[in-house]
Amino acid sequence: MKPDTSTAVRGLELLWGATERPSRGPKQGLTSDAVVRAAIELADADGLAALSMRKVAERLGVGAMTLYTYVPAKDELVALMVDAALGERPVPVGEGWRELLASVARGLWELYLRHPWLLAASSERTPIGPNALVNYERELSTLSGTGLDSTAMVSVISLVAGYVAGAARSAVQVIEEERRTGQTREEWWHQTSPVLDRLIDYASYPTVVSVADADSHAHGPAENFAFGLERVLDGIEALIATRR
Amino acid sequence: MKPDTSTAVRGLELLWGATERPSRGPKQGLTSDAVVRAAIELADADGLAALSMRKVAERLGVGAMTLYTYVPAKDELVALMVDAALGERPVPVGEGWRELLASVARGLWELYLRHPWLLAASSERTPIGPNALVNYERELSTLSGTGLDSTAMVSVISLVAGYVAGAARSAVQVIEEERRTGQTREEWWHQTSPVLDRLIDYASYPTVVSVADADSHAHGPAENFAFGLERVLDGIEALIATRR
DNA sequence: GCAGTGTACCGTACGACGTACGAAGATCTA
DNA sequence: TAGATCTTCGTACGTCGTACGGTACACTGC
Repeated sequence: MKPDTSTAVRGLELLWGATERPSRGPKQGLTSDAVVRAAIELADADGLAALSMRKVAERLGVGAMTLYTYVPAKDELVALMVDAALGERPVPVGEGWRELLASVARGLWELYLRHPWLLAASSERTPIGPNALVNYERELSTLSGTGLDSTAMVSVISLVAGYVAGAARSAVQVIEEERRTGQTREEWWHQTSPVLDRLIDYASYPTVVSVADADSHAHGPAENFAFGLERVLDGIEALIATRR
Repeated sequence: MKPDTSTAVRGLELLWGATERPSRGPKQGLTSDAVVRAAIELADADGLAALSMRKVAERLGVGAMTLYTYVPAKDELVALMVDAALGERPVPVGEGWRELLASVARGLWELYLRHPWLLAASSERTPIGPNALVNYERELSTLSGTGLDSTAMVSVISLVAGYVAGAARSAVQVIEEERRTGQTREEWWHQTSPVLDRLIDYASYPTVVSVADADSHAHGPAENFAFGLERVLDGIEALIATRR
């Protein structure tokens, strides 16, 4: 039941760069970084579910079991991938908490769009690595001087991060579905609507129908994200106003 | 590359209750509903990742391949599970859009806590079933009379749903980690902090450390959820105020 | 300089997974 | 009643993560 703790410890040491090259044995032909990079490229191309140790090995031109001399297990590889991707986040820029927090949110949103597999990986509890921690430091620092106490600061950052992940999920689901099926949303609808027309009594859902009829004016993913972010920031602003 | 469309169509027909008992052949020993219920019980107990057709079959006392006479494939089984679980959501109650929307959010939050596997399943694009559609109708209806146009209504519901899912994910991650490792968070920290102390220079993260030192006052998951929901609702309220 | 030790590489094999396929038996229809 | 249809499920296949151990490489300490 309990995972092997030596695997977890070794994973943490890898994350934090605390491993050293062995002094004996054959020279290594790869590095952990190279393994992580290859895995990220594969996940970017095919998603996390399609990532396998055999595929990473093939991409690097080695045998699958070779990878285990660089990372202790697949879970640890994913944790390393997550932290490596988080290293791509820009430093937040702007004047005042609102602009800074918006910058945080946009950086995270863009990261998710670049690496959609992060959303699947983030569903698992991964150990915190150096990039994740420096990001967290930057995020919390956007709220310095707002009058919020520690608990509220943590909760606000959690709210924003949760919101961004949710919005990114919605956006990514559409993209992934199209990739998986090879059909655009319009093609899917064209194929499926006759079936749904047969199955669903649309008269039972008047508000849904009314909204769907207006769907030609719908926001794209980026607009949806921006809309929701403004709402979230408005809500936080109302909170901060009560603390000053 | 393209999934088998007959599987998808059959899945939709199952979702919407449009399948009929065959008139020939042996009497069925099970029903699709029974298969879905068994799968939900297993997912509730062990999570979605641990759900397999073999385990469902074992639970029902049949061979694994028997299940395929009831559901076309595992993906379709998961879609049926999702819609069945969504059938547990209560009708929103309250006076005015804010109370109604808060009720929507709480119902969804409680559902995720009862069936944490929903979060993993919701990451995949599942076809929409009758319970999902009636829920969507109810959600949209909470915003009737607010002056929001269709696009804004859709975006607001998406915001709230995305927020709830994000908050639930955070809460569930802690629970799942404890179940997976058999360790409470305190036990994990007790075991791991010596390793982290060795690896991490905490002085580089002053805001994180300051916040972590105050962590004894931290919110639990339910308080975190309620806090964030108020912020989200405040933000929506600011929006609605501009439309009236 | 060499024996002993530690490590890289990786083939093989195992258990687990989803599900294609087809044999055997049950039940209905014309 | 023969033929068609359907249920059940064993077998097998390809894929997955990784345990295990054999072979070769490279360092350490005597």
